[in-house]
Amino acid sequence: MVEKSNTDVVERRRGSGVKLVYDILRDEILDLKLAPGSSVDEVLLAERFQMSRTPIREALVRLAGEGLIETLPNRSTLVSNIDLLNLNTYFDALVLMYRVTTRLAAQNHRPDDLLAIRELHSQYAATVEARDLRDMIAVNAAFHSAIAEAGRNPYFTGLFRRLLDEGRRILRLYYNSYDEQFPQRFVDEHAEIIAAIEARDLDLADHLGKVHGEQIVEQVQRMFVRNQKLDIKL
Amino acid sequence: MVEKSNTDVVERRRGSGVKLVYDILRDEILDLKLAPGSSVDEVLLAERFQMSRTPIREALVRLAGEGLIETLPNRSTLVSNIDLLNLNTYFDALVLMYRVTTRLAAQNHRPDDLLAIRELHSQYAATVEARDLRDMIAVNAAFHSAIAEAGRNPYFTGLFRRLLDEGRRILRLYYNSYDEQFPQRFVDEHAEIIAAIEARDLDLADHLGKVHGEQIVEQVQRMFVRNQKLDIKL
DNA sequence: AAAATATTTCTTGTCGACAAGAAAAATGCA
DNA sequence: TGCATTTTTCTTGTCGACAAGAAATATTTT
Repeated sequence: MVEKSNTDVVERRRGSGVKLVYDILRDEILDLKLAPGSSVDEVLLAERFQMSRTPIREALVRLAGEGLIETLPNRSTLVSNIDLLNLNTYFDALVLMYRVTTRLAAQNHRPDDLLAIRELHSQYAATVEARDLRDMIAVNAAFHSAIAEAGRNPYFTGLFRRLLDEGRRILRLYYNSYDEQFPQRFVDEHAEIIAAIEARDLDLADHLGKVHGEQIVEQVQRMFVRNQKLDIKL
Repeated sequence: MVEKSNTDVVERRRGSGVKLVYDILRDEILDLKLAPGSSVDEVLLAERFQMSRTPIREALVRLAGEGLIETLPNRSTLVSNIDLLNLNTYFDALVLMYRVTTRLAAQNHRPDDLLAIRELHSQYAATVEARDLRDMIAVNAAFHSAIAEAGRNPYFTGLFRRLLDEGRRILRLYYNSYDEQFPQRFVDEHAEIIAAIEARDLDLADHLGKVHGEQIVEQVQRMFVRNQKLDIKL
């Protein structure tokens, strides 16, 4: 499982425990530190985080609400599996949300938003430079999440966040083979998107969002097929 | 508050309590039986449902996850307010989801789906006939939810469900004055939508979904303005 | 030895009690 | 009386313990 110091926190403020556990488990799930299908034991977590099962349970209920874990009644709770059979529905939703959020960002962004977006853009470039895959994926999600935020539609932002989260798992799953050309291309596309948003060119932003999304989809599909072939060989 | 027999259930199967409380509270919130902003007391609920606070709390955490209630740390939990200032973002999302789900239903539906949709369609017609406002709103949401289901994209279905839920509250809020022409028109539009889905005419389904959505939006906006004026007079 | 049955184990679900934090009420002080 | 301070009250947050359900193991029976 996960080898960690067994005392993540010692002294805590009332009410903060749930958020702590929720945040850590969520990250571990999305980074595949907790494998899909692996079991999540309340008692073990209670020991690890030095608290009773009650706040642990609350964190798990929230994670279940977002579909990151699944509860088998009276038996066990598992990290949700990645649904590879229905990737196409995932891609449909992802591309549409790329379009919509980028378009709305071009329409509704304010000066501060661009600052935050640019900051994450350069962070992303840095992770590409450092060839740090895990951070690259996480920061990329944060970058697009910031764009969605600038679009100021909480309904779209909420769905998009979930999709980006799931994307973190999918990308980690298939990104064993580090592809040289892929990340740098994305840095450039990100720059174009920022420019379109700043220029308040709705249609261009929409279009670039679409292209960017389809780019990623195609990339993942290629990796998917490649891995499929490897699986068959085994 | 709500006057109800204080013993909703007596003998229960382990694990079923949370779902029971969740379902009942959710319905009461969406039907405005629980007013936005009103407080939700864990102890009172525990007494009402004859169980300890633990399962009550779990139900509340889930409701909070869907934004139906809000928790003020260490103080109280309230039924979420309806955000009338940002109705336009709500409408944006709603119309887009009307389009997308109807289009996908035309593309992906199976025979059984049409059965379910038709059943809800006639149920809706019946509620219009009976002039039962509360049921009309709830069944209308169920009808469109079934269409989304037939589209087989859980990401879109999930968001659309939330939007339809929120719509139940908004409609109940403004639908004091029962408007004759409105519901019958919707029955007809529903029939057209079903036909487009069955014919697998994606573009027509998309278009009808859009028109239908905009129809509702316009209606609500009219009611909104009317009520605004009334408010000013008071 | 195989199948049916009983027992144990393991994990979740529920409970009642207590602690902490914040607001409301009461008290003291000018 | 008006304001600051203390006390009380009220609700949520956390805990440890126990019960229930299901799977795994052991036992019995044929």
